[in-house]
Amino acid sequence: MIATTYNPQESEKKWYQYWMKHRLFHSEVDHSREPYCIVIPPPNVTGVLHMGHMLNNTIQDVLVRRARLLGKNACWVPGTDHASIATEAKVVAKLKSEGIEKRELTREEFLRHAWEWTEKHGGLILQQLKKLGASCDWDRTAFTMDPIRSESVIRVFIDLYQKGYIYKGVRMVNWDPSALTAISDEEVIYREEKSKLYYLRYQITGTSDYITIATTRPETILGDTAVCVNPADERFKHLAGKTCIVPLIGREVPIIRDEYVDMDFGTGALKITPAHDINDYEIGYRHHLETIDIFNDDGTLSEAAGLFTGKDRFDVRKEIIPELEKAGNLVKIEEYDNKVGYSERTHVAIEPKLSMQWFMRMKELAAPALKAVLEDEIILTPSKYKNTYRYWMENVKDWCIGRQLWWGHRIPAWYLPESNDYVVAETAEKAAVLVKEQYGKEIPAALLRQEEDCLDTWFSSWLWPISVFDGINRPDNEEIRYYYPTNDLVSGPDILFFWIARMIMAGYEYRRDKPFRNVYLTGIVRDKLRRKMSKSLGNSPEPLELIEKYGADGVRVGMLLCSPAGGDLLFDESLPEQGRNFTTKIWNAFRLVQSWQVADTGQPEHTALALEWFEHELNRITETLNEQFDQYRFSEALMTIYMGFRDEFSSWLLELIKPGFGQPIDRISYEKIIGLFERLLQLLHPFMPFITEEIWQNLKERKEGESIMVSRLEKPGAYDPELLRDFGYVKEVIVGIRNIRKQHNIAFKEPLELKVRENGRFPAKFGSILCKMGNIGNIEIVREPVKGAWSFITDTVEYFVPATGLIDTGEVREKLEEELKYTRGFLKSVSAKLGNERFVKSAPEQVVANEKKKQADAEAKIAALEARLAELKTGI
RNA sequence: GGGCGCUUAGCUCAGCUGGUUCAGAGCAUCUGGUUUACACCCAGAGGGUCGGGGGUUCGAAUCCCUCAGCGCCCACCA
Repeated sequence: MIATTYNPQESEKKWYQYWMKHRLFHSEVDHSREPYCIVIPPPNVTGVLHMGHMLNNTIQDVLVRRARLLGKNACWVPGTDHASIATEAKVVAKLKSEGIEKRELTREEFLRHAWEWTEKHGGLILQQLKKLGASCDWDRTAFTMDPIRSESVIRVFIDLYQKGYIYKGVRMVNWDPSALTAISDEEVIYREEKSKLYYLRYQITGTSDYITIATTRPETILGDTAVCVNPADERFKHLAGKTCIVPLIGREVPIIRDEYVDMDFGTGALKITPAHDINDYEIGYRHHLETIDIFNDDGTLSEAAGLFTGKDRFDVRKEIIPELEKAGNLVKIEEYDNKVGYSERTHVAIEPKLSMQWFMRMKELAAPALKAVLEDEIILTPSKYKNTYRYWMENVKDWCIGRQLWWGHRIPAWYLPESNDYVVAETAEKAAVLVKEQYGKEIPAALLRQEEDCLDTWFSSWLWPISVFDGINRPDNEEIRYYYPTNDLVSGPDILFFWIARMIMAGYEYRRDKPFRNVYLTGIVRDKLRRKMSKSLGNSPEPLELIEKYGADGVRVGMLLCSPAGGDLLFDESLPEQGRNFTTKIWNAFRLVQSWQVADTGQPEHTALALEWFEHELNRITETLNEQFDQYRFSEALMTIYMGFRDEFSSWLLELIKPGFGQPIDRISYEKIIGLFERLLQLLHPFMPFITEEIWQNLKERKEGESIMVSRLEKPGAYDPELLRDFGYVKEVIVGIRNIRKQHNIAFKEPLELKVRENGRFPAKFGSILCKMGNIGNIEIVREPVKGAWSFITDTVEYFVPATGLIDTGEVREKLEEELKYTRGFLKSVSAKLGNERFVKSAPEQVVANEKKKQADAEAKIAALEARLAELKTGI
């Protein structure tokens, strides 16, 4: 006996194993079939699944499974990212908890710990994806730091260096004082904050005069090397060429003039700290100012600060104020909102810092990548991102690719002993050869020092669509030629610049072609209050617990039900619950069909008709679904099949053909219904892989190794709109009958007589359907109104049910009058339109013809209604 | 400060290049219901002056302007 409710846990385990056993996710080059490929946005190797991943990967799986059903050679490549800074931070923290400081370790020792950590926690997220039903080709699992990907990264670095794109230079960079590394501009997140604006006065040298400046960072005065005013500012004309004294440390600094200074802000005077602010740095550069770096790498004050050495920058900010006040330099403090940059990874405030870093020139690489998107060679969905992308690409800045980290790809640059001269090469040996060529020096490989810095994580992920097929190291291999360019990329918009834009650049640089045709950018998963889901807020459900509770199919449906194209997804548990309910619904439909006895009896008329109707209906549904998929409207596509299954298939078709009590169903209908059910399951499968497989396997005899996953989804046939419309009309009549039953408390069990006052609009063809669904014993066509009957009108056709109780003509009349009023209004507006010469003249012919038809219809309807009302008045 | 987008039923959203009285769907709500698949269900119902104002047009949820509110991205104003 089949269980009353579907058991997702058991089914999911069973079928996932089955798919794996028969290698149904696996794809190989096969020129007889069209490839369909998605590369996964590689999650952090030590990460755990969160709701964002759930959404993202559900969408990818839907796409891949659909492509598979359409007969394409579908390949979804999974993998993980080493996540340089994030993983290193985790390892450092873990070591710290064991009493080990990173700086006590050698690079090799630290990397051993990091690999250990990676092997222990790594790939867990991929296991979690399996629970979701992800049909990745696991044989292809890649890692950004495995040998192939590492080799690719080094090769690309060297290549770009040789092409002149990569250079080393001293620049103001974003320094993360917690991770102790530079980070790229994209990794800085600015947040609006309530802070304070401190007004400080600097004594003019040799006078008792002062110049007052305003700053949000009073601790940086220790690094001041000038005060700057606008040259046009009359207020400071008299100070030209003078110097002033930096409070507390007593340094004498010049008062300089630069157009940069905004006369209207603060006091119009700006203190200049070239080492700790990008603008100050530029001003300092123009005016040849001294640069005093008052911070250590970890954000504490350095020897150079002169005061507070060793104390944290934020402590100093607090402590310096009383000092300044005591010294008489504090003028006032104002409340002030400003933006502070934070490290995306470690969440500490970024310190602008001058340092020697590796950069990559982006302008040339960006050009073809920009063009591809502007010319729709690559389509971004939603398209609003096209603008964002364009703006970023047109203003792209050089990429700081070096990181002062150990966990990552070590930059293959080799320094000559005791020198800043270097060469770039894969190995020390090759480097030694280059050293000889370039510097004319014979230096043993062992004496060359490799660069300590490693590369930004994104420097490996930007190659992902190529490197997963080893297309960097072996550009001519069959796989890259077959699978590249990939088809769809599904990702969050937060990494549009980090990753997507750069992949496009790498694609054109290394394959002369786009990495993917379509980019679908998902929304962000939020809670009902629109707050981003996060651990710290505690508002994020545990994905695996959701799967446990509602089943993977239920959760997948829940994720997609409310994710409008690219919009944010407001998640709450009622969604997977709705998904779970839907699985139960499907399950029960299966149970019903399964319970039928089959016999070689004749096919009842209404059954044949119903099946014919549904076939057309299903074709219509399929067509709609295809259109929605083409536009990446997953929510709507799911809704289409959801309603198709629940309303049309379950509530109408199954109810219609359901054999009576203890009766068998005829074989022809049964087989037909099984076929239709199968088609529905195929359409549902991308969304709900497990339950559809479970039922598909049990619907018919299947051979070992067969699967709905690789069954062929046939192209839908045409449908007859007239047939669908007529059937829709019949449904309305049935609703009318149901209403009569409800109003008069007549149980469905009691058969009714129906009389139709035919006026040429009644689709008599469907009489048997009416009888079945309305439990109508007999339909009689009449010409005159029926006395002593309840009645209703559906599109001018009047229906009568002989009354078994009181007839409330008042109510009937009320309804008729209401309809009459509405129709008259309708006619009025239509006639007004047609009476308007300008309308008739300027509207398209089609529209006018349409209006005329509406007018005629309305007139006919009004006549019918009026006639009927007149009859009622005379008591008929 | 610049750019982009949004505002339609209690909630989340569809409504494409103006044209059925066009105002829609799902969820939620309400009312019925032990019909032999399903209460994780079935059958019905109510609910919106399409953010405000102005304009273009024969005709505007749809196009234009403006105001208000919200969101996102970018930007070095201390």
